[in-house]
Amino acid sequence: MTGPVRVRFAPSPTGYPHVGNIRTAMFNWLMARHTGGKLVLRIEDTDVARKVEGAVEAIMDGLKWLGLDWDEGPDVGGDYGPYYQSQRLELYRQATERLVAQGDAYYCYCSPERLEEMRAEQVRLKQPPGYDRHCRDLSPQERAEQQAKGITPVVRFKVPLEGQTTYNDVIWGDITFEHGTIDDFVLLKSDGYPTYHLANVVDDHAMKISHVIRAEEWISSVPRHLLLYRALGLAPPQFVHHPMILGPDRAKLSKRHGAVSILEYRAQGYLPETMLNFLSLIGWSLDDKTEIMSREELVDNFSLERIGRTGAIFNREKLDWMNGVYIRGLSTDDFAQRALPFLEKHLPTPVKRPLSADYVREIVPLIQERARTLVEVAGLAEFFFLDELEYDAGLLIGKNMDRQLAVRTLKTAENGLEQLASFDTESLEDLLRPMAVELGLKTGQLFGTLRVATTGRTAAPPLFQTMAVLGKERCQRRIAAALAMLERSPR
RNA sequence: GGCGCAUUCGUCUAGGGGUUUAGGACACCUCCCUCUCAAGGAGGAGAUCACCGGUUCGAAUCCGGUAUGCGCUACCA
Repeated sequence: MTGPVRVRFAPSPTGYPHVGNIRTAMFNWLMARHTGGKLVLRIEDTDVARKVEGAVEAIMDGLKWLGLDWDEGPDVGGDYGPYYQSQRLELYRQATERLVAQGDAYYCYCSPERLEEMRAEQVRLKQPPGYDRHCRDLSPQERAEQQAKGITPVVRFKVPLEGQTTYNDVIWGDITFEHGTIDDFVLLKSDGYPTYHLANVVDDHAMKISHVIRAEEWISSVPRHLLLYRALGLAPPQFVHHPMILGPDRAKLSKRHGAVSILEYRAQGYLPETMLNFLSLIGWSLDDKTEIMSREELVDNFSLERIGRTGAIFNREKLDWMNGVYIRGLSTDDFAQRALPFLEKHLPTPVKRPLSADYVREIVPLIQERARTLVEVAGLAEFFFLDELEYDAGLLIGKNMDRQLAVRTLKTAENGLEQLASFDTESLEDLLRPMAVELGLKTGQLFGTLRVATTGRTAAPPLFQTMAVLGKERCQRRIAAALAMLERSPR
């Protein structure tokens, strides 16, 4: 059992909130809540060029949607702010100066062009690419000469040429890297901003982070960070790397695999409780059978030890299934309320807005157990709202029936319905079941024809309930329309 | 190319030396329920535990190698 942790989610505001990143946030959040610790949100906006307007808001939006709250961050403040790295430049500058003064870092005047050529050459010679340490041992004069040219240098870390660094990953165990395979990476860019490596180390320490929980793709930067911690005389946090989310081709999940933003899933009608549950099961499991877990159960049972080591493909079909489970678990009111905006948005344009909340509440129980996403609700419920139904008249003629029989069936129903005093489910059943016998039809034949006439489709919610919601007048109108269609259609 | 890591049903996973004829879930198939669809219930099919060798009385489980895959290899994070 781990004591209260201080963990952080440190996204870079360069785009939409990717489900992979949100899952990382979720693991951090779970860990914070499980141990009674703190989650800090830190914005790693050190890449001026790639910064995207509105990205921070989108990320927060995604987090809030899933109910992943943070204890410290740009909007809520905290004792270790500011929480935008762009506002902490002085800290990085100081650390850099110290490293240079100690001889652990140096100014590098190499132009981007030179670096590019060098890399191309290395690739051509099939050598491991990496900085060739051209500026590592410049004399004071040489430095002065470069400086005189007006070149703004970057600062690089002086990686030891020999030795190795081993660390113990909570999930992967001991991992060892030879220093010889690590090049002199950049600490401070020429624009005065730090690189991810420097900023990460400085901030994780300054913010007293106890566990760094992030995706597997960062494993190879751990030795660099460890070297930095050591040079700065700081104690490193625990490192926890979780496996990544993969696309169907087993490559890192990306845009070309389809929806990757958590906000897209919201727009597609997935419930936040589904997403939280589903994401938690990618790379983590409670036991051999538990799958549906509430936020509380997740918090109570979460543990780093049960995070796996293999990347997992994002399985949309299973997501759909799980969302269906959650949708069916909602109260009618809750479901109606959640479905309403999706109906407003996705119902065909001829349908008048705003929708009647009362009518929607009547409809919704009939589709709740048939919908797997909130978007699907619109398609499933469409016929409840349309004035004109469009379908192939042939569908009115059921199995072992002919046109004439279909006409007779509809006319009989028309008359029967006319006589009906109260148009509720029970009355409809009492009228229609005997009617099938009377017509010499199987119930399926009668109901099928009526279903097509009243809904325009062969698959719909149960007939009597559907008709009751539709109402007498609308049903009659539709049956009359069906009759007209049959008459009109070519024999 | 270098470094690091991984490999159990199509997919997500449980299992970490004998309790396993390898368990569960999604998807798939059959049947039941039934006015259609959905939901639900009962079954079924699906994994030589990547491969090869070793350790052991015994290996999916431990060790080594091979293969394959993935990640990293920027003045991006």
